[in-house]
Amino acid sequence: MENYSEQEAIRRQKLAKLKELGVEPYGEKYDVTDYAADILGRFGSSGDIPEGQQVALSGRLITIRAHGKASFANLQDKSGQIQIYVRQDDIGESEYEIFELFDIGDIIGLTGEVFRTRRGEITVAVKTFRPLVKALRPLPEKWHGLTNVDLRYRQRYLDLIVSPEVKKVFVLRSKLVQEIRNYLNEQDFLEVETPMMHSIAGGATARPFTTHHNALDMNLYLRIATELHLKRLIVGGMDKVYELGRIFRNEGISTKHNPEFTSVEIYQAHADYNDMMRLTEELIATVAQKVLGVQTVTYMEKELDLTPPWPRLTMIEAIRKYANIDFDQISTDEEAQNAARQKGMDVKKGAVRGELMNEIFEEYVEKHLFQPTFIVDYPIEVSPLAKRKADDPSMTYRFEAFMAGSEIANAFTELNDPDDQRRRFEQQVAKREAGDEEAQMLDEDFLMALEYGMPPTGGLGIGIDRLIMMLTDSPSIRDVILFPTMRHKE
RNA sequence: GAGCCAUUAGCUCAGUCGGUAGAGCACCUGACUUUUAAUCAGGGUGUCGAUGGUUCGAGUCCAUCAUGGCUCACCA
Repeated sequence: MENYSEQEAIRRQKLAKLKELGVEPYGEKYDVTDYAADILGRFGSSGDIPEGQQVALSGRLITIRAHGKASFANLQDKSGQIQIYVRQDDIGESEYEIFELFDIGDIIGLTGEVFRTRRGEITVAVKTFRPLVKALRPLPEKWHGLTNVDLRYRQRYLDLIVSPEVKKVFVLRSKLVQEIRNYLNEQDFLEVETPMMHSIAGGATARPFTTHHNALDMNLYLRIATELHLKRLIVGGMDKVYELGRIFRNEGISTKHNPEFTSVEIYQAHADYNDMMRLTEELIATVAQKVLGVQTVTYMEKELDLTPPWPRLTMIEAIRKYANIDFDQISTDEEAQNAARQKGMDVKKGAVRGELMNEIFEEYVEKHLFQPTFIVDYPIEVSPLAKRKADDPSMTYRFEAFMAGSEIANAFTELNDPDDQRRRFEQQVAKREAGDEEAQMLDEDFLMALEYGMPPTGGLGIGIDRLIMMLTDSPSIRDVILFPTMRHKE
C-alpha cells in the first residue's frame, strides 16, 4: 500500500468497501439504450419535459456535487455529457451509501427519468445504478484539463477523457479518412494492401528503418513508400488502385514530421499528371465539403480556400515570382551555382542545375504557398520515378500540391520506359555510393515489371496527416496522431 | 544533431535576495435533498526530474544527465 499516493489509497479503500457491501466494482455489460447527446437533443434548451421519459445509459463520472442526501454529477459517454441527479429518497439509504463511494473517473450504468432542473438543465433523475468500473487513479483537473504535452501524448486516453476538442479532432480524422476512401471507391479505385516489409526500400528518397527476419535470416526495411508495389499492380492490369496506410521514415521529428505517418497513394492507368491534379483538388474539396460542410477552412487564423481549380504554377514561374531568379535563362550547372550563391546559399561542389532549382524552390518559395497551389514540372534530377517531359528532357511531368506552406501531395506521370528508369536508378545508386543515404536503391525486380510493360499512368501521393492538420486547424502533426513517437521514458 | 526554454502535490501553477514548501482544483472530515467552476467550516497529502558540487544551509547558485516544448538543420 505504501506505494500508492493518498488518493489512490483512498480509492482502493472504497473499492474494498464496495466489495464488503456485496457490490461488484467491475460490473458486467450494461444494457444502454440512450446517449447523453441524444437525450439533450431530444428535449431542447427549454420547455416542459413530459413525465415518464425513461433512459438507460452508462458513462464516466466527470464531476460530482454532493449535497448531503442528494447529489448531482456529470456523466460522460461517447456522445458527450449529461447531468444526473441522485436522491436518497428515490433510491434508498443503502443504495445512496454505495453511490457515495463513487469517485470522479468511475464508470457506472444507470436508469432514470429525464427532467429539467430549476435552472433549466436537462438531467436524469437516477432510479437504479450499477458500478461498472472503479477508477483507481484520479483524473486530471476539471478546469484546466491536461495541458502538459508530454503527458497528453504518452497518456492520450486521459487527454481524450478530459479534452472534448482533442477527441473531436480524432473523430474528424476518422471521418475524413473514411470519406477519402468513399471518394476513391466511388471513382472505381480498388483499395489494396502491399508489403510493409521490403527487401529494397524504394519509391521515395528517405532513410528507412531496418529490421531482420530470423527464419529467412534476411534484413528487411520498413516501407518508405507504397509506390513501386502499386505500379507493379498497374503492370498487372489493376488499372485503378490505391493504398492508404502507414509509411515509416527514419528521419527527424518535428511539428510536421513523425517517423510513422499515413499516406494514400493512388495510381490510374491511362491517366497523366493533369488528371492527378484534378483528382487531388476534387478529392480534397469533396471530403472537406462532406465532413466539414465547407470548402474554406481556417488554418492558423487564415482562410484556406480549397475550392477547385487550384492555381497552377510551374516551378520555374514560382521561382521567378518569389526568388526573382529566371531559370529559363539558366542552362548550365555553373550558372545555376552562381545564381544560388548570389542568393547567399551554401552551394555544394558539383551541384547541378536541377538540384539547385529544387533547393532554391524549397528555400525561397515553399513558405509563400499558403493557398492551395500546384507547383508543376520538376527537374529530372530530383524526380527519379517521373516521366521526362517530351518538350524538355531536363524536366518531368511532376507536380506537388502545397497548402499553408507545406507539401501535402506529390504526383507525376509515371516513368514507364524501363531503360530510362534503369539509368535513373543508376544515377541514384551513384549518389548513394557518394554518401547520400537518402538516394534510392536499384530495384531490379521493379525494373523487370516495367519491362513487361506499364501503361501510361498517373500516380499521386497525399500526406494524410498534414492534410488532416490543415482541415482541423492543428498546428502540430502530433495533434492529429493519437500516439506520436516519443522517446522511451525510464 | 545544435540553440533557447521548461520540469515543484493527482492536475494547473506560484515560490522574492540561498534560510526548514505554497495556492486553486482534486482529495479527507463535518454540514447541506434542484446544484452546476455548488456552498460553508476544518485538514497540506511533496524523492521540488536525477546525480554530483559550492555553502553553516540549495526548490533557488554551478556542472552533468534525463524527459518535453519551441526554433534551426534534415525530411513529407
